[in-house]
Amino acid sequence: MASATRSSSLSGRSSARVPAGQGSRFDRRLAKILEHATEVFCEKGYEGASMRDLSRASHMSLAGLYYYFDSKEKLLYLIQKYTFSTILGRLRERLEGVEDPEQRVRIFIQNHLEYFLANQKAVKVLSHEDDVLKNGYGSEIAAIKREYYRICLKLVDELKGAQGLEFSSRIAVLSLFGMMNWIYTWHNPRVDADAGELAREMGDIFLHGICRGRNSGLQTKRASGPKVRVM
Amino acid sequence: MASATRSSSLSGRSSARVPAGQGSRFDRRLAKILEHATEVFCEKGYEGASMRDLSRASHMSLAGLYYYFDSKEKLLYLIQKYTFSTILGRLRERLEGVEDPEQRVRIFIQNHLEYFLANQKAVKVLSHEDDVLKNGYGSEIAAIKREYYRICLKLVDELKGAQGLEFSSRIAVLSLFGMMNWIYTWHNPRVDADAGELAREMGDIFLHGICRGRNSGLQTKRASGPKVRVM
DNA sequence: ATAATCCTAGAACGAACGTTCGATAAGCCC
DNA sequence: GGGCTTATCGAACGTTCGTTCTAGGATTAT
Repeated sequence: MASATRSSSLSGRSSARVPAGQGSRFDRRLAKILEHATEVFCEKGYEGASMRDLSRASHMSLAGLYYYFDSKEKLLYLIQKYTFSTILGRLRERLEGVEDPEQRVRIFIQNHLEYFLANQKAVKVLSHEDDVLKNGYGSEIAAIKREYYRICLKLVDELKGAQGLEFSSRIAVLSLFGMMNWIYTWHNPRVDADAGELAREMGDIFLHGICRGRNSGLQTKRASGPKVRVM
Repeated sequence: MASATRSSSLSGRSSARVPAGQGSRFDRRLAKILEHATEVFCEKGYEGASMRDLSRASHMSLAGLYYYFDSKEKLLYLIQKYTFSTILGRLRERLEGVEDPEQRVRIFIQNHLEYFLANQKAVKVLSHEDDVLKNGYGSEIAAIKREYYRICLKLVDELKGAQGLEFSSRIAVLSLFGMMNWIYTWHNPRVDADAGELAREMGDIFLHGICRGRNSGLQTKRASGPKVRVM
């Protein structure tokens, strides 16, 4: 009967971060369950993970889980919302006071990758279970996502304006997201660089990619030349 | 008892493309089922799609399906293998005879995007259900995937050598894959450009990105400067 | 001490799951 | 026309699914 409508910070209106060390006992317990659930969803996928898997991972009975949330779908919603809100919150903090357009784009990339690598599992659940949430839950997450995209688009547009560049912002931004989000499929902490280094490298590729240099020895726009068969 | 061990071209040794218009009756029928299944997997995900969903989509009874393949997992395997083999085959065809390193990279991008947009659903199943296949099936698909990656890496390395560039090939290639593969999450044929145009734009971003121009007005390597908080 | 509230678990619910069985036509060889 | 093989089906198998019911131990308030 209770079930997550009562919580003050995790499932309630507040979007502040809940570092799993404060809040009521209920909140703390729920946060722990969310952590475990994130891990299981990450490993087996949302549909592939059963409530019994979650109960095992949380060291709690099947029925006990339902005291903290009222459906599997709502659990996914809570995970996604919490994760996304945190990324967005941190980004806003960091952008504050920084004026230089290039710097702002680099901050975006840095913030994104840093969170992605520090919370790889949560982020995989966010990316991979993108469209399983239905109706109300789904559209709320989609709205946050759209807001996040809009911010990135604005940053890129500002850089474009400041440097007088010409390119499709939409494709540029979506390509950037592609680069960054794809990381969850390949990043291996034992082999690959850390977030800072990756942010620099991807930032370089992206920023130089948009700023068309003319001394790079490239034959620009030859892709649809005679040698490439188009089907 | 029969079940897909018998087929000549789809599940057999041949990796040639099967345009669903030739081959035995069995092969043609199976190809049709694969098409329908691809659509359902794309919409509901592998775990989310039930055999009953597939039987409805294929206009065939539940039991009838099992005449053509012997498990849901094998069905996914067939879809992934066929899709991937086709991309790889076309790529090899197109690379033949082309020498210029930049051109070869552009061909790779063009080939990839063209197939992605023409077979968006199949490709989503390929990307999205990446790690659900277990043991034998999984490792076979993984091997094809590795081979594909290896080819791209070689192309980029050749370009790198030809132009005397300095960057991490691994990160560059994986970023490129990210850009391209992410498309399935956002591309809208009514709004976005076609494969040729996208290949040109992404090719430009990627190629200019790895060829560090010095006249782009960028302040390179400032990301880890004083203004960016690293956690 | 007693009442109220919080928290947890065992057992069960009906529904849906992937898969198999046995039967049944239809088409072909001899 | 009898005996294969091919192709399809309805019905059922045993299992697992998400969820709920009920009851009782633990904790807190009075």
